[in-house]
Amino acid sequence: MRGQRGFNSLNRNCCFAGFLARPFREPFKLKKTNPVMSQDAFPVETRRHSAAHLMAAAIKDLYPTAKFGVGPATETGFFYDIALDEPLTPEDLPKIEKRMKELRKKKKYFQREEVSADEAIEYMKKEGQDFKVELLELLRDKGSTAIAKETGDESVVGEGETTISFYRTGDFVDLCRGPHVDHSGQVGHFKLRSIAGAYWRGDAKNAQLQRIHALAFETKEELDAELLRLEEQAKRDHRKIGKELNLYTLVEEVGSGLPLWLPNGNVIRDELERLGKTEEHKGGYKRVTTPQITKGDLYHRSGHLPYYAEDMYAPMKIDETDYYLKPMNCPHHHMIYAHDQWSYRDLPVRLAEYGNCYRYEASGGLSGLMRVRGFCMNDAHIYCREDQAKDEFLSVMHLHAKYYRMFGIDNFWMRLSLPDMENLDKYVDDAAGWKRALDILKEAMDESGYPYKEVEGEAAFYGPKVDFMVKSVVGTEYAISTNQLDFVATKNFNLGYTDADGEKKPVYVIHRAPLGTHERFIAFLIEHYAGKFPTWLSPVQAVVIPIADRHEDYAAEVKKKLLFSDVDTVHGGIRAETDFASERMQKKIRNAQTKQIPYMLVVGDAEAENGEVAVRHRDHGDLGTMTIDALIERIAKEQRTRTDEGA
RNA sequence: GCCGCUUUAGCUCAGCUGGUAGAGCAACGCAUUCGUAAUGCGUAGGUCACGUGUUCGAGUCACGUAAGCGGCACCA
Repeated sequence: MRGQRGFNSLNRNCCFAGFLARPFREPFKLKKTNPVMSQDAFPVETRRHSAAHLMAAAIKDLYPTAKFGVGPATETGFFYDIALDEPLTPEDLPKIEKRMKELRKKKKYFQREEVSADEAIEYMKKEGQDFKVELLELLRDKGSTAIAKETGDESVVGEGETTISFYRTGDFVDLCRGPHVDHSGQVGHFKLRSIAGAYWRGDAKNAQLQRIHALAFETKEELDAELLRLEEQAKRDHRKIGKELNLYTLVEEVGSGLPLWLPNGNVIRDELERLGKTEEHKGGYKRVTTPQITKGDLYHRSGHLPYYAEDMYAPMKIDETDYYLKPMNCPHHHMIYAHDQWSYRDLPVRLAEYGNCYRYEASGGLSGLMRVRGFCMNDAHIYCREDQAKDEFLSVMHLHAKYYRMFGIDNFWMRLSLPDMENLDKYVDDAAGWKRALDILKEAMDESGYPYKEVEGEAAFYGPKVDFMVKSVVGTEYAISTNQLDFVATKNFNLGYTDADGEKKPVYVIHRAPLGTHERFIAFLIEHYAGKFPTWLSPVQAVVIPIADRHEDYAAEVKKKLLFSDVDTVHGGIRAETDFASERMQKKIRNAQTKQIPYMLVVGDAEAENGEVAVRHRDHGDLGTMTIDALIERIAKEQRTRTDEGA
């Protein structure tokens, strides 16, 4: 047991000769056999992962009782999950970072050693590294893939390896597949950014560790650029801009996740809603309206209470009957479909509604308008024959394409969400139904030519779906639009039609919400446009700025002409205001710029005399003077085409 | 929901180790009447998120609640 002592005194010059199959090589030897490679020889992921080890080493140094979880590289850096006796606070980060930099300077070697699983376990047990022991046992009993899947850390060990590789950096020894840089001087530049809770092995039933997130890049320039980028991104945050532009507010008195839409924000809702309604009219949809609360029986029948109850609010009792706030509009639309008899000639039947829904979201998951508890969905349900399902789904995809082109959204990906076939308890159990629905969806997607990625375990309980995934400026991914193929509703609600042969046949139901919910979609648009909405979506499209008090009457006249203009906004005229504050023109221009108002109409003596306006555009500056009619025509075109004009 | 942090005027934020609050912007008033991103002067505005406690004394300390933030879990 002579190695035991070596392991127990893991200080600087100790090696593991006695315990490990072969001793770690001494640093000076490494230096000789491993001449220092040029830094660009390491991929940045290697540096990041090595930096994670370096952070662990620094923490081990500062907090000798620390227990370590996993610490993989991320897209822009790395993190490490750690359990400490006392929780770290943000003030501890600089201290850790400082220690890391000291270690980096010392060029600590990354020493690799291979041992058997049992030896590794014994070592980690002696070290009190409970989490590592658990990982090693999992690795020994279930293999490497299980670890990668469970922890999200693929760096632990390679595929199908039987021996465990260990890496030592300073006082920190970790099981790790590698590869690593040669020494700590090569990890590159890093910045510790945040500290947060994370469940061990990603399971809420387990203990929480502290996760330290860090940025890491090869050069300081890249690190600084990323910090700058993050700073710029933060400026687009819809929560910040939403406040600055008075679009919405969340108040404690109303409740978490229940936004109040202010007049400015409501304009955007109104315009979007009209876009949806117009396109749906052209697409052969009929509009319907359904109530906000509904008897529990309907949700039993739809499958919501069996499969979706934890997302629903507690029922309220009315005349001895349970009523629920509606989490989805589909059961109601199904009832509307069921209200009539349908011939094969009538299909598809398309029912559309901007429907308000309420869903329970865990308090910690709420975020501005992105994740809320009450929202309004651009919903519709298409009832069609099986032979129509593919084409109907395709035309829904084309509607998406139209919207996304219109908004200039191209940074999204499509997720074909499948059920977890091995674990169907979250889904309606009908393997054949799932397969047919999936085949139809895939066929439609393949024919559309739009690329998509299949992801297991994300399907709705009643069918597979295609979600449009976008990232918020803070990097969180959200499904912003969703389209689902439902093969269950037809059974639960006995939804059918009479076919040419006189037989009653079942329908397929397509659930679709290409504009998602107002809340999430507008949150995304705010960030997408950084608050600079195109004219057709701008809460205020033009502000009239009188140069002196004597121009106020003319300014009021201009505003009235704009309000009464024949411009096809949802409000039936240009959204115009006047600025009669006791301020200089310059200040009023500044205020209008800050509010991202597209048109500033400066009026003074000359304009009043000629019946003109001096036009300044938010993005293009001074456009010179033009007649009021010419300006109206310009805005009318922008409104009609939903596209801004150039300079 | 969980871990950690935060909450002071409409907004953004100061306020050291306890001695009953301050700035800038915004608002309002007065003066100014101005030609494309901030005119000057003045006035008003705060149960220091809420509650309980410790203390002679709490914005400051402790506990609880609420809301927000960073993550994790959840995510139709």
